[in-house]
Amino acid sequence: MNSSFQGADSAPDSDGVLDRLRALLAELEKGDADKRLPNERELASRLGVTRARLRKSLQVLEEEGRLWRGVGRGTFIGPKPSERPDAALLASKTNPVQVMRARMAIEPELAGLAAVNATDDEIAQLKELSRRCKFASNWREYEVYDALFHHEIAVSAHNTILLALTDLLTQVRRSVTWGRPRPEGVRPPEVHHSFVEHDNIIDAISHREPIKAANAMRRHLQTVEDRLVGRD
Amino acid sequence: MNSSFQGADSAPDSDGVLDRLRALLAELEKGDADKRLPNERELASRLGVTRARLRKSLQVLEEEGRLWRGVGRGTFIGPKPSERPDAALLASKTNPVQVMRARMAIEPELAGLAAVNATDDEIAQLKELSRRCKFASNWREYEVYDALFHHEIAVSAHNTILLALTDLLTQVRRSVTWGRPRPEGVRPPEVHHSFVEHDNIIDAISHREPIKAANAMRRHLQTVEDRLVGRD
DNA sequence: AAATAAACCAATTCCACATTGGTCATACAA
DNA sequence: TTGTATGACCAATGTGGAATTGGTTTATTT
Repeated sequence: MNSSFQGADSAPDSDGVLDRLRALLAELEKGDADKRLPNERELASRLGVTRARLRKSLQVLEEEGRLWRGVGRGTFIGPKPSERPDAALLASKTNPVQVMRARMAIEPELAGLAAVNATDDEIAQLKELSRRCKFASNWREYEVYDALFHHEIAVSAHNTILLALTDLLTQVRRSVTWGRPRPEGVRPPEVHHSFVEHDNIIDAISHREPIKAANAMRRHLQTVEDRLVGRD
Repeated sequence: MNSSFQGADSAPDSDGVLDRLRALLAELEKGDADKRLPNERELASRLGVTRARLRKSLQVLEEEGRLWRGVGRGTFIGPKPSERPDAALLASKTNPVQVMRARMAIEPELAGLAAVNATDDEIAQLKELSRRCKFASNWREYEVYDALFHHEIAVSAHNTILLALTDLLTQVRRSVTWGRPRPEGVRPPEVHHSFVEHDNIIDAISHREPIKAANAMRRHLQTVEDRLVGRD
């Protein structure tokens, strides 16, 4: 806990810089002020040491997770906040199977929650979106309404976090074209497996049966995945 | 589908603006060029109509989801991309129960995947983190390593998407202080429920038993939730 | 050699200004 | 009066250059 303890290979804290920094951190952590430290040049001169010395101590504290530094940003107290997820970037690091795993984990839960929390208006909206899927005049339009359908279920679940997660997922899917492209100008068939599956989900939700809703969603995602992998 | 269809309350497309815009959209959608339209002032003068007229047609197309507009940004083809999630903002719109629901949906799945995909190095890392949880000298340190433990499980699952989702979740939890603050300078007890639960998870993973791992994670999260709600 | 000082680099912020969709008020025409 | 055109104004966003900042290298000094 005390800087008098020295790692086997690290230099001794001859000037007490580490200690003084720890004191400064403890000071700033108490106050609810901003968690930003002065920049290295000023801090070094203020402590009367060279920048190189200061940086050694800062590195120690950073490895301890008590502060983090960023080029062009500054030095801040606390662990480094992870960056906000970027759909396009995520899509480039992933594959359809992983995304389906994620959907399989989240969306059945959402369907179950929707069966409990959905308002009548939301259920009506779900039916309307399902209808528009059926009457879509081309695949592009179908996919728009299908995405809206799944989004509306997430809304109906009334769980902000899960809603944000599914939106991120659809954004990832939208930022790349996985699977074979659907022919332009061709209508979805009269009987598409998704139609009856969507209706099953809606039925379970409108009858307030969470387990059934979750299972219906699971089956729907399963057939989607089968089609994606090429088993249709 | 044609603009000759007129909503009951909407104005007629006397100048054919809507039709000409639809044609322009169809044109731009084919080419792989940028999906940006000229700004309203220029587009209006180019079509020889007033800006107000143009905006009426643009509103129709926006409601159809064929384009979206943003102040200071411009007008673009396609549905409006949802914004990147911001942890702090999300935290202000949620509550601990919703977050636990989300963790309950994701983390058991992750534990199961980790049981299949984790490397030996990752399992060793998990054991190390669990050890550090036990020997933490205060609650703050414990929570750091606990977060790292759950993060490492997500890494071991080798699913980029689910990893991103859980990181977002922990970021949300970190950006607010839910529950009662832990007393400063107090060690976690010798026997904390998390210790044995962490070990159960690690055992299942290292023995490559996905179902057991998922269930162990479920039980762990359940006790965490119980403590959060105040049932410990 | 080792420590110090200074210069340099690249990522980021900051600030002033232009751009852009959204809104409102006035003038004008039917 | 009613509706439309015109223009001004607003707030959010983009843009580009200068300043800031952590990271790295080089030269100098001890």
